[in-house]
Amino acid sequence: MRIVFMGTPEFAVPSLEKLIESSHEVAGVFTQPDRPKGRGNRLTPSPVKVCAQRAGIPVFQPERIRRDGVEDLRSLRPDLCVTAAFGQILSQEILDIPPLGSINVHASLLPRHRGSAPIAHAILQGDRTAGVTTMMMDRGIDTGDMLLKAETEIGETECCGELTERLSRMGAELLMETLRQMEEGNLRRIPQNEAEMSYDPMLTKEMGEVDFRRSAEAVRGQINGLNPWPCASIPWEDGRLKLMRAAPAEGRGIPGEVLVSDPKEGLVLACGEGAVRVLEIQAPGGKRMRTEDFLRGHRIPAGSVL
RNA sequence: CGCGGGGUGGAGCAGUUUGGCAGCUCGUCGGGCUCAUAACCCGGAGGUCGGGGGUUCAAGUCCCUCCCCCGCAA
Repeated sequence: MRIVFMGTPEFAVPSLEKLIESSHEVAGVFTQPDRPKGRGNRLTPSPVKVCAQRAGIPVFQPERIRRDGVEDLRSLRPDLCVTAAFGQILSQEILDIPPLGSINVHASLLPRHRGSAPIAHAILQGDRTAGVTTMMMDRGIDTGDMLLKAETEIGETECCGELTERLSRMGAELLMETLRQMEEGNLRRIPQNEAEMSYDPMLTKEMGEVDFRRSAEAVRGQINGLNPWPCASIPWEDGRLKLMRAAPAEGRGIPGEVLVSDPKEGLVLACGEGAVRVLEIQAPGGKRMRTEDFLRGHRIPAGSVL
């Protein structure tokens, strides 16, 4: 098939790579425009752009594809469009261009976790499993008919970054299987059950503010689910202490109480219900490190309240 | 030239304000204690203080410059 790919971040790269390796023809790639990024505000191409250029595939970066990408897309004459975390909403006009429609690789077990941050929200909400779903795109946001799914367990200390990486590879495999079945003509479309759907908001920095009055389960989800961005954090000495990874722990105390703080025994903090063990931490100006290492150079007295 | 923090034995940090013997919590090596230990006691090794240049009797500390890391903002 002649395919146009649309995607932007790392998550989309494995899917694009699989398409490139496959017998399909990748006629073009749409991705977000280069954005100023990092220190010095350097203009940075998206991971998908880098991948496409390396493969010699034409790249299109309209500010809004609905407005100024339509003719480029039409001229590529795709049989099918494939999207993965593209970051722009497709209009009906665009969806009508490929005769076989548009397939999206979404990083959740739909209909749960629609929206742009499904993986983080799965961890945030304490889900035991996460997954990827391939679906036919329609006018709504992640509302189209589902095609295939793959599921995986969420580790109790797994962070969003790690899960994203795993799901991106699973998504690429699932995409290839979806295309295979599509060509064979035995792909079933499964409508989403609207009663079970959830739509999750984009992540913001405010979500990183830790409230130890919440349950240990919720705090742990917040710490792991918001890593690597925006990260859970608490005020600490002229800055913020980022809590990057957490595990369940025994113990109880007043919310925020330091139950254990020792270079050998680690750091355990009391929550509204239960406690969490903090495994990775980042001080202002410092690198991320194991909490045990952090405690060799910083004093957090046991019994104090954060 | 977007704003700011940082680089000190193997790890994590203090010391820089006010130049004057290289320090802390660990790790590591050797010995001791113990039924035993990530415990405790005794002793030791290990540092071009990110690189280069300058000021000074004397620089981790002050000045210039380069490199690298991190956060914010986008």
